[in-house]
Amino acid sequence: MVKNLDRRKSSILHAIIQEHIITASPVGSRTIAKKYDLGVSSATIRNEMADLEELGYLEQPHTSAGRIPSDKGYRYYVDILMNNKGINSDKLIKTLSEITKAKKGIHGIVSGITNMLSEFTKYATMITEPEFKNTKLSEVQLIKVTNNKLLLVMVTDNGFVSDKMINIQQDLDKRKIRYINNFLVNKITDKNINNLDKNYFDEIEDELLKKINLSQQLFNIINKEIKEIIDPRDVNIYIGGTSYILDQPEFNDIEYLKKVLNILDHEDTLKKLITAENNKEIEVRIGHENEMKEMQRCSVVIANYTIGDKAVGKIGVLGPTRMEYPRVISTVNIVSDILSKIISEVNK
Amino acid sequence: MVKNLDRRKSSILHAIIQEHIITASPVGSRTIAKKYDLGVSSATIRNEMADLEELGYLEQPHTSAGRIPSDKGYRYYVDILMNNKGINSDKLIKTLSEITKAKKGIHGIVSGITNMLSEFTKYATMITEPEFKNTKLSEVQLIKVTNNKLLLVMVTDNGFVSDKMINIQQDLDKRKIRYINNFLVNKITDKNINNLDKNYFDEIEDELLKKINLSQQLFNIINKEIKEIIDPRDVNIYIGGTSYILDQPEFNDIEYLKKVLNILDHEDTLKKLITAENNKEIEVRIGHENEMKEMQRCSVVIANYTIGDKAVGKIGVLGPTRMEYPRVISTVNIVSDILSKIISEVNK
DNA sequence: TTTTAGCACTCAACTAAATAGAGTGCTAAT
DNA sequence: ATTAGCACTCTATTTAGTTGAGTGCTAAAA
Repeated sequence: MVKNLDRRKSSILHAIIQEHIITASPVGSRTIAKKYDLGVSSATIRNEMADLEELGYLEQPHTSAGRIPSDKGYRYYVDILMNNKGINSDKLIKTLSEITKAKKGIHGIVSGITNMLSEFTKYATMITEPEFKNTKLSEVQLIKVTNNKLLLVMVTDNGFVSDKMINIQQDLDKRKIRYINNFLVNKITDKNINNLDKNYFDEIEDELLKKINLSQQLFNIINKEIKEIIDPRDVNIYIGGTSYILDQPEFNDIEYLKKVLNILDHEDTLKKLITAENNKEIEVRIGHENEMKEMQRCSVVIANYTIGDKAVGKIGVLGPTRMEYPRVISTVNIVSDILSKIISEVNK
Repeated sequence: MVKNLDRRKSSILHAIIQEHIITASPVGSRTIAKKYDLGVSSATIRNEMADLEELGYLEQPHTSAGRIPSDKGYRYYVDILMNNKGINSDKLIKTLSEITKAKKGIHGIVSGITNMLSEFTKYATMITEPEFKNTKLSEVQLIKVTNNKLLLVMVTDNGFVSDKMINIQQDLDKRKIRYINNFLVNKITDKNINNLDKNYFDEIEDELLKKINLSQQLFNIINKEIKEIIDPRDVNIYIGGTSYILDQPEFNDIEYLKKVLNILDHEDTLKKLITAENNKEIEVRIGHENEMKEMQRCSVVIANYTIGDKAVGKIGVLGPTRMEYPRVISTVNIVSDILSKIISEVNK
């Protein structure tokens, strides 16, 4: 799809992008000639820059300014040019393990890592709470809270807990509750959650309704709540480092800044922002590649983190299109790896 | 402490503050004379304004500008001048009850109300998750997760759930766990949480250690986790409406905006910001009354919400000192009342 | 054919000066 | 005690002028 540029054009584009990422200003031919030892004069570079502009890799804010990379230019940089040699990960790994030790429970871990990621990248970051695909339920407990409330607690084999309060109309005595509880334990623990699909629930339902005098309505509620835990519609999302956005000169425009912050303020738009394919390890969305038009001057780096082979959550970093891609991408890679390990192994 | 101003000075100060809250600009004598029917000429108002400045209620950005209220001026306004007739609360109450119905669990309710409060006030808002003072534990369940992990689930009589994963070195069989569980149920449920103090735990400890062969270390861990649930060191805090901050012209200064957002970005500073006395129903902190110097161009309205007579959480609204105090205060009052009811009565 | 030196041209950004206008403070009359 | 009137102050806005980074083109050199 993307036609490769010849060697010299590549070098020049590379130099311009690197320079622009540092200075945040349009880059001129003389700067490149002086700072980057390409063995050609500024005039030659000038001609090449005109070509690169015509090909769509560069843009010119106005006639007498230097060039800035276009989204296409950044895309070429990310796909082909940049050297992805990564960062020194020692400190990152150390900090991560400290967080894991200090925090208990999924909330603390995920929000701690979100903040840490933003401190390392100096951009705004977001991480969704994991869904528990590819785990097994190791415990199910139905606790009577009051006459019309049951608490359903489910523990996954990787050590996380989910609970739901269930409103019931029908009063159930403790014995019956214990019976249902045991029934559920038999049916749904120690099985991969992915296999607990609709068909399986239908089977359970039939059996349970036959065996005890449990109203259809009650079963539906319990059923629904279990499914909700296993496959939540509404996943929490954590965000950190919002104020780093203001360090970037492209957000000095208050009106624009407001649009961006407004998106970060609302869970629904935020989730839409870091929607990504589950099967890709890492996804970089540059400028107009973002669906939301308010985000089209931003880039987002999104990674999945996993349990086994299933993506269970997303890690995202948001910055201007002039983002330090190599640093961000390798940081996100490391964090998603480690987070995958943490949530997979909490219990092992 | 605050000496009362005479009637005319009061009216003029009142008019200036109201005008300034609307326009966000320095207010001149002629504007007041024209817009507010005080029955005196601009020259008289001018003289009074000079007096009010000398008394510290007004400030002049520069010689040829109008006046703006000082923190002292706002304080006088909040304590004495403003009419606290409140807002039309119908819509607010309706929205609140919708949130309560739609959301289950404390996270959803508190974060939903935080967002709603910011939408109503158009300022940034924050609400802490409730601590469970003045409730009783209605259920305690110790669930074996693995050989070295127990899950402790506690349900309060107002229907909220807290859980902690406990790492244990000693392997416990199910019977022993059930024994400890029953023991705990007997000892700590159905008692007001406030009475479960250190002495009481010492008693329990003695008894439990005597009766079963439970290592001191294990008891300490369980003990600690129970205390942590009852009196958490680390309370979650929710924040909403950050982007509304940008609507206020006083935050057009990017450097200042960054300082403020930075405070909102970090849980520790955020909590410090809405620290307030537990016994006051509502607290308004104007400008320099805020401890953090980055906040001294802001005002914060803080209310406690309660279970019974105990403050269990805080509601805060953050805006510029030029905040619409009457509207914010009455909104916060209503929300804290309702939130108190919601968390007290979830289960009744 | 490719590269480069040289130069006229462009245009945003900055600077300085001029102008407008909102508002004050004081004085003298009411 | 109040107010009309006016000189004075100071910011904000406008306008004109200047600077300088950077381009694109041309013609010579490699």
